[in-house]
Amino acid sequence: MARPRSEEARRKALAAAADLVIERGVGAFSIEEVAARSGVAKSTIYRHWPERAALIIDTARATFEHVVTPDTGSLRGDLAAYTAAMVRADLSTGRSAQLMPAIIDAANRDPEIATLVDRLKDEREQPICTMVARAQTRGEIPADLDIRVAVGTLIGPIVFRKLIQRQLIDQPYVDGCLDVVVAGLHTLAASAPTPHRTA
Amino acid sequence: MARPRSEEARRKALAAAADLVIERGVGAFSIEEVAARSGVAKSTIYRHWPERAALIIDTARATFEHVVTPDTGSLRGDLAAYTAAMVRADLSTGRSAQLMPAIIDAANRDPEIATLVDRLKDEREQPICTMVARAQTRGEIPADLDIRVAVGTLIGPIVFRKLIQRQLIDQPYVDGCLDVVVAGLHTLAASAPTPHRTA
Amino acid sequence: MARPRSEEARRKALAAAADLVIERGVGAFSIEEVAARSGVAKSTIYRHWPERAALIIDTARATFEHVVTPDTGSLRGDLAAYTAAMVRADLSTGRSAQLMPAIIDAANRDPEIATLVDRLKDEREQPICTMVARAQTRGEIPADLDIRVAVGTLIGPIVFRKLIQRQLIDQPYVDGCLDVVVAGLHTLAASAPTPHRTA
Amino acid sequence: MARPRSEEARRKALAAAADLVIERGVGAFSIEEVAARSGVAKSTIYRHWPERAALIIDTARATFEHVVTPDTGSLRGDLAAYTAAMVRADLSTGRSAQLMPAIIDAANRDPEIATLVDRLKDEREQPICTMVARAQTRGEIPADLDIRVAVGTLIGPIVFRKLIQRQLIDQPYVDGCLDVVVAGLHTLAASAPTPHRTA
DNA sequence: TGTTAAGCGAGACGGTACGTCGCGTCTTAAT
DNA sequence: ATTAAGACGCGACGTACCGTCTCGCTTAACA
Repeated sequence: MARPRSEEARRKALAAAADLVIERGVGAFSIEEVAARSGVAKSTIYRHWPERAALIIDTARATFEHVVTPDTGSLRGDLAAYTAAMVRADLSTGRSAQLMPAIIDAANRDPEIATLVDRLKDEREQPICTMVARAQTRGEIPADLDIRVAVGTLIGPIVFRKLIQRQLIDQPYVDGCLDVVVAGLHTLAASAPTPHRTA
Repeated sequence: MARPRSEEARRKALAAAADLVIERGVGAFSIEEVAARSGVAKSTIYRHWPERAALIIDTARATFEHVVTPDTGSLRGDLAAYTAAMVRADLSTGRSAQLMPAIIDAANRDPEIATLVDRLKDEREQPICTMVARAQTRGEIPADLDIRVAVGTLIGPIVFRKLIQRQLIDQPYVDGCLDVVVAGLHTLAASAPTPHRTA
Repeated sequence: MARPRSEEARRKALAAAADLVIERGVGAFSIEEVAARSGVAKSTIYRHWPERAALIIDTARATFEHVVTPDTGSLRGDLAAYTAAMVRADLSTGRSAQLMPAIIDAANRDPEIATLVDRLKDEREQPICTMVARAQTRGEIPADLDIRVAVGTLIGPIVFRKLIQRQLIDQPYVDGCLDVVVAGLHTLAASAPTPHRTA
Repeated sequence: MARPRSEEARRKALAAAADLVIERGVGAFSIEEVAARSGVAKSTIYRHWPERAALIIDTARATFEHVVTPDTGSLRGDLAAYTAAMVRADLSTGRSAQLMPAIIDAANRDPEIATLVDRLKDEREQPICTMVARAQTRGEIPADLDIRVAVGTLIGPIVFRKLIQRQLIDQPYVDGCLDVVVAGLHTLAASAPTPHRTA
């Protein structure tokens, strides 16, 4: 019955928030500044996002919007395509690399934010699960492989380097990690044959 | 001619800072609260640490104090001992898992802090480098292996799970990751023999 | 085609406003709260009263609705009846005593409100003027008495005690003040005979 | 042991507060504006005064600083001098006339402020009490006169005209009121002789 | 073995941002 | 056309910490 929330206000605030993060870092991120830049009143921002952290999260979410799930026929090929896209679209921009620590920090002390962060995490990891499942169907990797291990060994090294070590991610690094992990998975698959292969 | 800085003040402030993080999380961490709890005056804290982030870093540093560099004769054994100690002493307590994002966030916008964080990082990764070097000497893994890849694939999955995914680290997960990575490294070493082995 | 302004909305809003003032004081008075309590939409309230202060005034006006103009044959008698009614119906409830300062404060900075307040004031003082005029006709008090002085000395002490001193008004106080002022007026009438008396 | 509160900050804030009230009225009075004008930080203002109203009160208090207690030998003379000073120093400036309603409004809803206001009131009324006592000693007015009645009839008409009616106070009005009230008091003293006079 | 400069606790200071509240205006759907 | 509902821009509220700066007091190294 009342006026609907202004989509324009939301859009303008998010855009200003993203700009602000890029220009001056998460540390300089403040609702007041977002309000000043966007022309959206502070109270309106608080109507849309209950607190600072929620706006940061929504700002970050856009980063993961275009995650792909390639299907090249081989795990190595899928991963190469996936990581290439990830590096290109996401980590290499430096945006999520700056946003994520702040977000995780916020999640560590606010369960509600933690929920949102978990959702964000699932969105990002879903492609890996799909690729791993396909590889398992093809018998490339052990059918009983713990999916957590798959995700951890495949994404872990890359995310670790970017977010924790705060280093650039170059192609040799990514290739080297994939070489190691894919070789390991293949070796395990051969030595502990899956039902599919033993058939 | 002047009185030396009170080591007791430093100790009390650090202890109160650690307690505060454990009890109420990084979010509740503030110089004012540390001063109130420790009985050390705010001005004294600022005399010892130039700013908030520096105290957080020093609080975190204690966490990595007891990192070990085991020497069991095999890469797998070394890693098992190392990760066990890491899990036990550090990540499993939840302390560094909360501190690190805050620290990294600070480092992302303050180069001086970044320097401190890099030092922290090196301290933690040094054992891995040592273990990898020994394994290379033994011919267990490729001699030309990029050390960054070694560190990334070995620590990455664990740190990723703890800090980014904010999940508990259990032994099956650690074992699974080590299985994959060590198998990969061994396979690569076999298929692309090192100079040492081919000799 | 148009619906007339809802008299019910007006009534409900006024009632809620009065309740709110009585229960929680003028300080807690807000349009938002009146809207919430009355079920009348905020926009509707603004259609009936152009601003906060106007609603406060209307809320106060009800207080003076039943002011009487007694005619007992003597000034002392008239005043006794008048003040008794005033004390009973108005000041003793504590309502106007709380509303008036807020209203006057509003009037001090908004001329439009000042106009409304002046009207309110005139309504209240009219009976005094009537009673004084009758007393002058009877020769009880000086014919050339400044009406402002009459009003001031007669109402002033009572209003002063209630609004400025924020004290209860008891009968001895009222009687004492009337004794002094009426005695003074009679004395002046005797010593400086009015045209009426000298005739 | 700590640094003492800055008297300069207090002084500058009070001065800015007074200026603000005079220029734009109590309605436009805000801590933020006082901070901006005075150059004293908002947080410092809140260190000195717990809330808006407290600063308003202190701003008003200055108004009554120079209240006199004349001793001319007659009640009429004392009152003339006293009211002249009051009119000159206080009400005529328009400052307290604007401040008082706001203060009283604040007192109506905050007991702590009410206490401060009561103190303010006592300070202002003390001279009246002294003058009345002297007049009683001289036998000018009834020895058993209720002091509340004395204060009410003497100040009430003036304060009423200024604060409630929001009118200018001119000399004829003051004189007229004093004529009435002093005449009344003398008459009562004559008709109900004090012990002193009967001696 | 005083002296004295620094360390210390306490906390005031100028700031910035927080998240809340109320204002008065406005848009929307329903009646 | 009026209403209920509530979003909007605006601006002040009072709070929490930041990092800096006096204050007196205490204390260890030097003279």
